[in-house]
Amino acid sequence: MTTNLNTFTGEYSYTVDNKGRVNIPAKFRKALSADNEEMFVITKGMDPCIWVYPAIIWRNIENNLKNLSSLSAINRTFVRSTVRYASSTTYDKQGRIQLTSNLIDYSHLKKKTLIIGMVNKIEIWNPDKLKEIDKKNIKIDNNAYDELAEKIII
Amino acid sequence: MTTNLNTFTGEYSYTVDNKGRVNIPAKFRKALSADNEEMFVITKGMDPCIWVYPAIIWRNIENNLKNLSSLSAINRTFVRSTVRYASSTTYDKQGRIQLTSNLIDYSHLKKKTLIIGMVNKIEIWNPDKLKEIDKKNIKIDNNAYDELAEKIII
DNA sequence: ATATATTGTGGGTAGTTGTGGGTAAATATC
DNA sequence: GATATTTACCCACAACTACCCACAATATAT
Repeated sequence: MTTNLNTFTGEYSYTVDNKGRVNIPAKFRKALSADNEEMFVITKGMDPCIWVYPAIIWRNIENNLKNLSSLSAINRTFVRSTVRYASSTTYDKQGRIQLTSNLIDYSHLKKKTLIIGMVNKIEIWNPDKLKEIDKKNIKIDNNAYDELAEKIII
Repeated sequence: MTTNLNTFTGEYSYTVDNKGRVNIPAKFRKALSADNEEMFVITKGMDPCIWVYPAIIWRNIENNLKNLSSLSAINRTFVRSTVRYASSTTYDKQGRIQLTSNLIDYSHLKKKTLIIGMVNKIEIWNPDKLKEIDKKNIKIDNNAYDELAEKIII
């Protein structure tokens, strides 16, 4: 069975242990292509969660950032905020990655976590925080949603 | 005569066993094109049921989602809500797929299930739940049907 | 009508996976 | 330079899952 490489879907519940380690779901590890050499890049998400990229996908993002001219203040801010909290980590023999306290604080992680496949990246959430956000998003602009749904037939 | 590949019609009754496995009707397995490698993707339906896609159909959805920039909050919400409950599974030697407890809860599946071909995907229902929904839908707005009639010739 | 193949349902077992903690090396602090 | 703190790597074990086999019921072929 060949799953789509570097593509992640589904939702999994795990715990952050007292050392700040969290498991990468076995399915996600299997979906990771070999040229990543078991390495992820973790960084701040745009929502209050942690984003986890396969290393080679992240490299691609870096290359795109290189092409943004530093003449523009917005570009500089964007590059800075994107790269600033990024760090790469390989998962250990048990399949866990080590989070940084910076990111744990930012995403309000306690013991329980929800790990969500977001196609080309992974999100790590505090389940309660996600519920909050979900509630807000129910009131999201329906027109915008419908527009998207028309582009992508599910 | 060969049936239309990756196209499913008809209604079948099966049971979910105590491990959460359910049979894919033999006819559906035969309709699945070889490049799926016996793999389906299961996810939350928009009704209280489980949607089952042939893997390659789902992969197409994934590829479309990959092109949505995460800079937009709406995009992030849309991607998350679409893939969050999706997971891929191959059917076992006996032709069964393993459901997740998440999806079993969501669709209120007990022992009995109704499996319905929905052309390009498959639905798994709790028969009682479907009856409820059907009752409500009898009162469907006839105008809505008329609108459809303009799009589809049956 | 009988034999054969296919299909649906149940359960056992070995291997995998998730979680905790221990120890030694590396780094930081005093 | 000695001590404290963090980090990296290792092992242990319970819980879960994938895979295998069994068998009854149904469908198909002879």
